[in-house]
Amino acid sequence: MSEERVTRVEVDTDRGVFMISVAAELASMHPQTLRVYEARGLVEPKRSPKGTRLYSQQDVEKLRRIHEMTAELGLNLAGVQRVLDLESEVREMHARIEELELKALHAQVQLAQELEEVRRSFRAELVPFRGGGPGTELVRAADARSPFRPPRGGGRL
Amino acid sequence: MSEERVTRVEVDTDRGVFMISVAAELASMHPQTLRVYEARGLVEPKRSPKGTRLYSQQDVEKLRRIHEMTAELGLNLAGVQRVLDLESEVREMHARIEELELKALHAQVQLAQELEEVRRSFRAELVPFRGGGPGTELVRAADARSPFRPPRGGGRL
DNA sequence: TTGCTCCTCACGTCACGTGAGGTGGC
DNA sequence: TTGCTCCTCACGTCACGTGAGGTGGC
Repeated sequence: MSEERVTRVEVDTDRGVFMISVAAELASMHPQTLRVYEARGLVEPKRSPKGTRLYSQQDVEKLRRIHEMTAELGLNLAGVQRVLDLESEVREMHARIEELELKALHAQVQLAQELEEVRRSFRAELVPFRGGGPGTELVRAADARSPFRPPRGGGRL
Repeated sequence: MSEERVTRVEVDTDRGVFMISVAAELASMHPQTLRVYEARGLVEPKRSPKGTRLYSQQDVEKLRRIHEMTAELGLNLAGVQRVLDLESEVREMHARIEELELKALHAQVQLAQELEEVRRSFRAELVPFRGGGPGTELVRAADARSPFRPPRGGGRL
């Protein structure tokens, strides 16, 4: 066993795994800043039984997004809050649009198929036929055999 | 002419009509604030030939929205900028969604209509008929009368 | 003990709003 | 002249980040 094994632990992205100092470093922030953000309801880490904050990967991701907005774009926290809300709204609408566009595509294909299907199902039961002159009506083969013509819509014998 | 006439002037909403003091009052802001906003590119009023700022109704509307965000929600100007961008994005997506939903509805109606149309066009040439058991094939009435059965698709007695 | 956590309080910095001060044209 | 416009500069306030200080449990 001289080989080094490099593995990566699989963790649910919403599971609290990073203590505050680690989360802060991952997000390029001061630990105290994270406490302030929590007090303001921006990021709400889980807590260990002892009360220690535990940040998930999602939390860290969010912290990074916040850092980007505050440090690079200069938003204040009220703005960050509003922007996060709006961005999730945009994401939802984007998903909705993609869904609708896909549906439209499917509907188009389905329309073509169903029309084709209806035409085929009629065609399969018919001899080639162009409506027109006299003596071209269709009757049931069974009725043609019987001495009577059905009075209306076909007889039931 | 003792009657008072109350009329309202119709003005394009993007036409510069309010001088800074009026616009400021309409937006519940200090005139100097409007100058600052212009310097930051948030609201860009037209100018008269003499260089006086002229705010349109749209400008005033935007100023009110900004006032709401800054005074009531506490956003700073960087946040206002970003939120305005996102909100117009949301508006566009909303319009797109409505368009797609309307299209989907129309497509559905059209599908039904076209199917109905195809069925009707076939049915017009046929006696009522349900495919099924033996002896229900259709033949031409003319063929039924003739001594010969058609070699294919007809009954063989 | 060290190094982390928790908390609260305090302070420096920066953005923003707005007032002051000086100009010019109806 | 008055009251508006234009501009720039300055200052008070407030939000935010972060440091300090004191506590407690591995």
